[in-house]
Amino acid sequence: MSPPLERRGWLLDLYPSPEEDGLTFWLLDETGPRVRLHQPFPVTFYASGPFPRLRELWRFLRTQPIPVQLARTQRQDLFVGLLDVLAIETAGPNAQARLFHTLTRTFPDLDYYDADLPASLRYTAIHQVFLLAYCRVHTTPEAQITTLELLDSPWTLETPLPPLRVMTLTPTPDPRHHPPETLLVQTGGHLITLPVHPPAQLVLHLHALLTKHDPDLLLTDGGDPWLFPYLLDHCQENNLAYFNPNRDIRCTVLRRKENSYFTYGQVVYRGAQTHLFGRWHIDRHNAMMFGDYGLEGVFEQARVTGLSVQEIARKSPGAGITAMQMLTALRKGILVPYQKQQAERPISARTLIRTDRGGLVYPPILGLHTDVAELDFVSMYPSIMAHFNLSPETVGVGGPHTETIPELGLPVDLSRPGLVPETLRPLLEKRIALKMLLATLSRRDCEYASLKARAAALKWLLVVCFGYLGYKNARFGRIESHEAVTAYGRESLMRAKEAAEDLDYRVLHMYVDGLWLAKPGIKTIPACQPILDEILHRTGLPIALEGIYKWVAFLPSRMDARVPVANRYFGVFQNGDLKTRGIEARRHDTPPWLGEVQIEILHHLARVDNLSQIPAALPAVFTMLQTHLRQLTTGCVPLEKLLVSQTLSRELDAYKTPSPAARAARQLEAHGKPIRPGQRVRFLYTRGTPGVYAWDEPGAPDPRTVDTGRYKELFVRAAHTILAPFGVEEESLPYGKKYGQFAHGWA
DNA sequence: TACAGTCGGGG
DNA sequence: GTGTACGACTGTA
Repeated sequence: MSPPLERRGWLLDLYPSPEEDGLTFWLLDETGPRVRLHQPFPVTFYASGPFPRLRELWRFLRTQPIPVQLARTQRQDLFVGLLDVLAIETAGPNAQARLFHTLTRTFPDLDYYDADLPASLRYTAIHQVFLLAYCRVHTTPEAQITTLELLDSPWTLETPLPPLRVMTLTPTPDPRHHPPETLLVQTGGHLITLPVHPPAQLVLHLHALLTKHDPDLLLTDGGDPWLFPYLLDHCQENNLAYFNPNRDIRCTVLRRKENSYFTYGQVVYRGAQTHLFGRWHIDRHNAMMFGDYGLEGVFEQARVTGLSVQEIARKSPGAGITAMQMLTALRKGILVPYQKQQAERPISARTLIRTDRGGLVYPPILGLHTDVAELDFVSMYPSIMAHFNLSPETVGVGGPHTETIPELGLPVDLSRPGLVPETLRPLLEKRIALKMLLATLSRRDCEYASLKARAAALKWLLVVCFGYLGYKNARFGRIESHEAVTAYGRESLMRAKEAAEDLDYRVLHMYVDGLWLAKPGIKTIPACQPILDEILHRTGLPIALEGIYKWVAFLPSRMDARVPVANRYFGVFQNGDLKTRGIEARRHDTPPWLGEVQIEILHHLARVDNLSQIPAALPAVFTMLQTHLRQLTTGCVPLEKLLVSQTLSRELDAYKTPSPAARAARQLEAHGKPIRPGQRVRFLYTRGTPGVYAWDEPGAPDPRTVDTGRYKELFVRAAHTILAPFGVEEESLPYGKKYGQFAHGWA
């Protein structure tokens, strides 16, 4: 009997075939089987440069063993228009990659286009079919795809996900801190505990489990840096060829090395990676931003970006939005440059100083306020790019239909849609639609968490897009378009402020895309509608009510109590939700004990209906604080709750003065556990020298060495941050000279 | 007091 | 696929 020639299901994986040069596909057939399919996939890339050099390239390519089809043609460059190029077509993605590698060495002076694109991206651009898409496929009896028809869209809100078989692999103890002893395997309702030693046994067991259960997804904790290196190195050293965790056993596992890199002003550590073929491996520890939006968010990003699941799970959203821009370019027939070559046009130093500013900040009016509404522009910068057609190729370009950018005085070409706005528009629309859908649901609805994760995943793609617009090494970036966005941002915020003042609001604070507006008696959502409508009318940008505060406190600088600091505040919304920014509880290096105390104080103060009830609430706060302090001095606070956790920003030898974190890292290094830049180090403050105790050192610390004096100081400081706006002096806090007293008449 | 090192921000 | 922000704040010398 011949196999069915038509199937329906979800596209799980897509990569260059290891043997014949084409693409391999894995389809999760809706009737159950996971099938491997293939399709020839010729790949074309382009070279441009001086005519004599292109001739030499032509002659060179004729001598190469890799067969190519060559053609002189013209293609559209985003910035310079039509370009004479040499089109080089190869039989498949493998040949293209090898040939391009040779050319970058032999003809490094030429410009290359469409030359380094992931196979999944090329396929999505041409055939619209994306990873995780539901589709119908027709094949030959040899499993070659004849047609692959999309029955899905990345922009629909309802996305039935494939019924994945997941195998979870959890080592204990945590491999980040200790060598694991056992591996907990969860699969198909089974729970199996495997000893990690000896490795030969573990390999044997896992091989059997993979064969029996055939999972689509291996979800690990530490699979990238620990489990797979442990298994694969053992197999390599002992020539155990039978173990292959791929579903496609023609392939060998793809391993990438660890690295530390700089992004968003800080060093990030990324461990080694292990990618599989035909099934996915996702390491929950190593997946970038995984904690923020989870698996659902990763799937959402795979569906819209054209990148594969394993890639997007480990990459930043920046890589995702870049991929989306490349998709747009490919579909519009615009060349995707291999290396960014667009030079920044010189602008005068004066213009630079005037325009090289970011968002507008209006310092807050210090202290406690009631009847305050917070309004935020929705995805402000991406909305601006879409609304004003700001794109690297439209900013600074004249034409029949232009608009002048505020502050910069540059024109924007409005006669054709820009590449970046075109990429962003469906993303913005989908995110807003998801948010509207979310607003109709309660948190307990079963789709709520999933929709929320997907909205967050889209949000991150939008957030990072702005950064890439001005990044000089980005493929589609140009600094003027970046400046145009912030200029429109400031202009829009100023218009919003004027609208608020015209409607008799008092502007308490403005921060880039948010406004805090006070008006006596403003208590309900409908009461805020006129100001929202007016701002939308005056700016053209969507703005939403973040919430109405019961009360909100803007905090002063610690250096000088008269000086307000932007974005350091806390408050409670009418529904009881807290919002905090800049205080200790928000910082990742604050010991959990201190953060929890701050939040507990806030919960006490959040219960009141109006400020006059605060004095009555304070005695309970003082009692609570005293209880916590007693727990500290009697050693009842678990040591984990006192841990400071800081990120190392450099190699240990590069420290001029050894910070507490660096001293803790030294201790770990001395025990053979070096910390790489970008990794976190956790430690306790202890008495005497060196003043810190690095967590994860062998053995347990002596609780008596904990520097309780230091923690007491930090405790009082954290409590005072919250209580100061309510008129409580530091001296009135437990063990202060005026303990229990507090000033009246502050309300 | 100077300066070196770390953090936040978006939800 | 990687913004070497920028300003507040803390700890050390």
